[in-house]
Amino acid sequence: MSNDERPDERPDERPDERPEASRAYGFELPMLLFAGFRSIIDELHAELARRGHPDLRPAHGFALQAIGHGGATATETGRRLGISKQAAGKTIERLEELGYVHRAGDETDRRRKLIRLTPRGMAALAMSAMIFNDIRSRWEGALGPDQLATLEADLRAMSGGDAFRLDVPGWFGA
Amino acid sequence: MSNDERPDERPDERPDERPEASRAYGFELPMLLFAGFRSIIDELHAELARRGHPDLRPAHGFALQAIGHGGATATETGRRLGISKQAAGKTIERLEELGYVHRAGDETDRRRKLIRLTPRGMAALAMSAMIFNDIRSRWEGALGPDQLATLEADLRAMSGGDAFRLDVPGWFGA
DNA sequence: CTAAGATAGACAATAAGGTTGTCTATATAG
DNA sequence: CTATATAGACAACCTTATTGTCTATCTTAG
Repeated sequence: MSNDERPDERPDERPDERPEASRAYGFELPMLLFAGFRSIIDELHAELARRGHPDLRPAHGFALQAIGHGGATATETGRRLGISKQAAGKTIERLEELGYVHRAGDETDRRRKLIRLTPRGMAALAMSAMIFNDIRSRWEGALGPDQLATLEADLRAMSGGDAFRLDVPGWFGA
Repeated sequence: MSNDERPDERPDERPDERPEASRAYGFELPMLLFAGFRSIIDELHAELARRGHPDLRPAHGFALQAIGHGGATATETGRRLGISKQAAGKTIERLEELGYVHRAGDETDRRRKLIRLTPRGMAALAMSAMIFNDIRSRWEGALGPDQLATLEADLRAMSGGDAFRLDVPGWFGA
């Protein structure tokens, strides 16, 4: 075999080996929030892969959102994502290779290069929106519409109306 | 000045520049979950920094949790974190430099090197648990005990009892 | 007991995604 | 017209992952 150990799909979580502090009470809340977030994003990308977008990674999704249907320059994209323009440039380069965006010069300001979504990019964004709605419907079915609305309202209250920040890439690496 | 542009504390979010798709309905749910998670982890680390642990990063916190009070080898730690043993080894090296863990040979199996928390490491873990409890209390005060319990129960239901997975590092990079 | 296989960890090369610093071209304000 | 600000290219570097390879040590089967 090539390597002697590759990380498993699921980490080792036998009860004996689970670290004790995991059972602390306050620690559960952030982990539950992250587990919910992750399960939704994982499901989104599994579904996107199934429907013709296997190369699209979560980071790419955020970048596409940041570019938006109106397009944006690398600098603007970086600002929206909370990363440097250079880092944004690299992500955009990758998205261009994958066929999700293309770059065109701006006639009115010849310094700028406007990034625009290709039809494939727009399709991926539209597909993502549909999948997100489907996932939310599943949650609605499981919890009930009122309960889910309450959950969202509670989270909205605790995050100070800041939920739409796209500066997720780089947050963990900060 | 050194560089012409460094990412701002807060990304640019003027209404005009906010991408349209951000307003899609289903997209809000994962963003709310992430916003909650992030706000808690950010607050934890701000507080840890204030109380003598300014070098401890979120990734380190997960690694300390994975090592636990019982200690672990690099391979076990990697398994728990869902990363390769080599990657775990590097994180452990960093934690050793920072004084949170130390390594000792295992007499009964001379291949193994057991990683153990130093007193400083245990203190950081205990302090984290207290801070998490404080943060949860604040949520409890804002939402009410029943409402928060319901929120947690809902998230527990939606994440299939898997909230205590520590394999958060590397998730976004996957 | 010994040979075969599995496991722990060290080391090296590579990749992705960030960072800062520097440079040029172009706009814009005084 | 000149000074200053901005957009983007390029380079060097850091962190945190990856895979592959190697050695030392345990474990198990014959």
